[in-house]
Amino acid sequence: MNIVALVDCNSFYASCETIFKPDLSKKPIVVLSNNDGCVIARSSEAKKLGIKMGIPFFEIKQIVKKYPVHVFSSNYSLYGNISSRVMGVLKEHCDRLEIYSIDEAFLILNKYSERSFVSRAEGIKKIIRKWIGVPVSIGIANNKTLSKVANRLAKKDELGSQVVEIINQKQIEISLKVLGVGDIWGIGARIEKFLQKNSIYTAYDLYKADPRWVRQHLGVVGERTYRELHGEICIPIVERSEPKKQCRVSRSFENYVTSFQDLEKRIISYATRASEKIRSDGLQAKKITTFIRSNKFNNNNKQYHAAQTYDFISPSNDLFETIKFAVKALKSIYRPEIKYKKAGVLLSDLTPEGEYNRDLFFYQSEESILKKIRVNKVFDNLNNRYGSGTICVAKENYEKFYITRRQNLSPAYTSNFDDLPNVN
DNA sequence: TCTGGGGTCCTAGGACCC
DNA sequence: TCTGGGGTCCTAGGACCC
Repeated sequence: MNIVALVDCNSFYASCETIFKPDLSKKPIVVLSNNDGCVIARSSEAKKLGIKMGIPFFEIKQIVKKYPVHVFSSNYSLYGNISSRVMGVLKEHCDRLEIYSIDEAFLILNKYSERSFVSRAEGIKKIIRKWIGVPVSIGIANNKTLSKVANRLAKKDELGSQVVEIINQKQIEISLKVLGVGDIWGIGARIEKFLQKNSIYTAYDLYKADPRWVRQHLGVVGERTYRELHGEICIPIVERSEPKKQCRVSRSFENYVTSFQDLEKRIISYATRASEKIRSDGLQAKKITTFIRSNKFNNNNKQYHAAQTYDFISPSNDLFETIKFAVKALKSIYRPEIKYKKAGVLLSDLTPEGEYNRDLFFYQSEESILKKIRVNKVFDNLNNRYGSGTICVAKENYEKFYITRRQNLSPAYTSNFDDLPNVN
């Protein structure tokens, strides 16, 4: 039997912000999404002030004014950097590791050890705290879903060790009784509502439900969750992540956009970023989609949401071809009377670079293909070396359209020499 | 006045084939 | 007047996750 430990960093983004500003620890901190729109991370002190996850920032401005809440724009290069340090430590302390998200990983622990799982987990926790400065919670169980349950309880144990093990049936049942059904991994808001309508409120209620009823109403996905609650292993640990299948770059705008030219600049910008991303992953796309939409929160304006997908002639990650198709798609869905609030470019059906059939009717000489590849390389090298946006397509205007509002950005402590913290 | 971004998987239904 | 049965593949939309 497997033992799965789920390690989850507490309030990850907020914790990252305090590493280089230790005077902020134990203070209420929030981190905002792009455009400084929503709250996407809160320190536990901020949670206690009643600041909810995902809430629009403007709705908590009063609280921020009243209490000394420290506000940060999201600093993804910092968080990514801290994350890889954490994962590096975890890798040294388990048999197998699945990096599940920027702040979470599933560990398979070797069963044969003199120390208990709990004491090993406590050791891991201490090291991460000391070496990197991030607090973590650890849940230990027989499968992923139950390790998520254990982790949930560990998170609540703020004054204790924040390591929780649920292995035997009694521990499992007690744990499920104190969690709401919506707290279960895989049960989202929609299904939670449906279950509550059917008198299933706690995780334990679902655990006790009729398996046929679960299969019938929640489908195979729900059935897997149900079985995992009962200790079966249905969701495997995936060590080496599969290559990505799609890559999306999209942004909400700070103001309404109506003109085609303005929209086009943004689409070129997103297409550029998306093609850069798949080139750096060694992938190419078969399809490209451009989408645009009005403000879904404002019903006073006319609602409009449209997308257009094209197939590349042959799979591509070429900058100029990507831009060409993205703009072509934009032209086909653009309507001048709409106030747009968000747009994006999606590259999908990704395959490893170089894997394709030549198109019978679209002949390109070897020479011209190689030339395109060289141009893309130069483009990427310049931007990698001197910073994103150093070179861009003339129509794009990088500064203005890719960067969104980030008024409270912390320094790039770990990725820019000029921002290195000083020690006095 | 102000509401993120980027992924995955599953299913139902349509198009098409023999 | 009466019009089959059984597949596959693709896509859009819905649900979920962090």
